[in-house]
Amino acid sequence: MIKGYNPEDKIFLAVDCIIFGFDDEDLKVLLIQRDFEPEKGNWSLMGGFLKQEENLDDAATRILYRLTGMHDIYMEQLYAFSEVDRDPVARTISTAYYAIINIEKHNEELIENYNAKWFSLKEVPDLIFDHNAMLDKAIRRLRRRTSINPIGFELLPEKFTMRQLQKLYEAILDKKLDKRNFINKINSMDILIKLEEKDMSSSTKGSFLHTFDQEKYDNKKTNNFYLKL
Amino acid sequence: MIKGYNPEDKIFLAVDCIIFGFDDEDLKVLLIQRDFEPEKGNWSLMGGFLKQEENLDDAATRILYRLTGMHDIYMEQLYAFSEVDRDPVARTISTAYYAIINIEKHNEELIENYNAKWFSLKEVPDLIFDHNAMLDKAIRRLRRRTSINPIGFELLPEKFTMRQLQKLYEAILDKKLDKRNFINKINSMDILIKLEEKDMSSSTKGSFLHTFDQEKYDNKKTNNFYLKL
DNA sequence: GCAAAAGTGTTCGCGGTACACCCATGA
DNA sequence: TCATGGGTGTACCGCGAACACTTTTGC
Repeated sequence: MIKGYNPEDKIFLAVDCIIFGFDDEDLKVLLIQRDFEPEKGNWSLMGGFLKQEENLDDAATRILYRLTGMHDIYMEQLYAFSEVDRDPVARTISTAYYAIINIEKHNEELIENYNAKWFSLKEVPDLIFDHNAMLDKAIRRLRRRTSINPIGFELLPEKFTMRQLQKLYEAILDKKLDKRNFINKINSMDILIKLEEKDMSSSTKGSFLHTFDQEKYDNKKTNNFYLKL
Repeated sequence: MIKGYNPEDKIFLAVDCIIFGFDDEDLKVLLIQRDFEPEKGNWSLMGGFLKQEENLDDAATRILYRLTGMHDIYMEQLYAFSEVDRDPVARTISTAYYAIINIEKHNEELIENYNAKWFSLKEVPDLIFDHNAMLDKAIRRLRRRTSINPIGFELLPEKFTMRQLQKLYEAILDKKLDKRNFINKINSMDILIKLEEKDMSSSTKGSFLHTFDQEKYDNKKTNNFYLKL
């Protein structure tokens, strides 16, 4: 035995992912229907076990890819859940990650394979184990995070209207925002480019599309700012 | 084998604690000198392995007690560090916790047993493994947290002067604050009780001692506020 | 011509910040 | 009497919040 290293009994190491998406109306979370016992048929976060040769970020990336078919997903470690009896089958510690994706870009086929479904935050069912607690914590973190980093944008398509952006923030923060104040604040962040192009689907008048100034955006993503909404 | 549960090779689970204290001048961190290989004699955070019958919070509490002799320490899970080769001896995932304690209350004897020592944040040596990264993350978290919850007070003795409190916040935030503005903001939080008593040690005139209104304090601790300093 | 969404500026109040002088006391 | 730290109030500015009307165009 190595001095100082006293292995305890087996503890399993899992990673569970809270995957957020946005559909122009609601903030949604992607859940899968568990296809094995215990709790077979019940809703759950997408998860998996940590492999010997990967770190937790790697595992989360792998799990996200398996369900969405997407790479380069914005993702952040949330918290390690470790109650002794959180998983009735075996002692398992799960490190939760939350991810935010552009809902249009995921792979529909994979989602069907996993019996996965998008749920509005207000309609999330009872989940297995402590997954509801994970989700709650993820929502709170996401809210705080969007006030410091412009990560909310990851949820939108490449070109989007100001109204879409506003609805997104309203969905994340779960409150109504004033149209004029919102636009002023976003503009003061100076990371958007207004395009000539209009989106005509939402109204007769049409609404200008915007996109990111990638360079300025990357800057803000590292050098925090404060966006009070 | 249980369906869905594929045990991987052994991965050790550790908890490391970043312990902050304050000595009226500097914010300090408690480090121990490692007494076994590898890295014997080098400085390290206090840590230990997770036991089968406890969760991570329990383990952190136990580890904190072992070094300080203190119960009821303010403590928060920070992050799970999981790089495959972070510990050269064996694959180990360490969940870091940070704790803040009243530096006067810890048990000197225990600290000597562990060859532990308080280091000012500016004089922290190279630590083993990824412990410097853990410390950095803890400092950043502590800074953010003190803007939202009045946890900074945990670092002070029961009775303290406004100047002590100000110096504490200056140490945490690593910047000078204006005396009058600071007092106004703290008073607007409405959680302190000004005592009749004065502390005569710091000046000829003496300076009024304060203490917490425990009830109001507990309130604020749960219902976040924002303290802009 | 009307319905439906887009776009656009101004005013008000509060909170943050900057700033300087007198006080009490022990040495 | 002087040196040291303690205690106190005000004025300005900028940011956040509230708020309403005009424009465009398809039906």
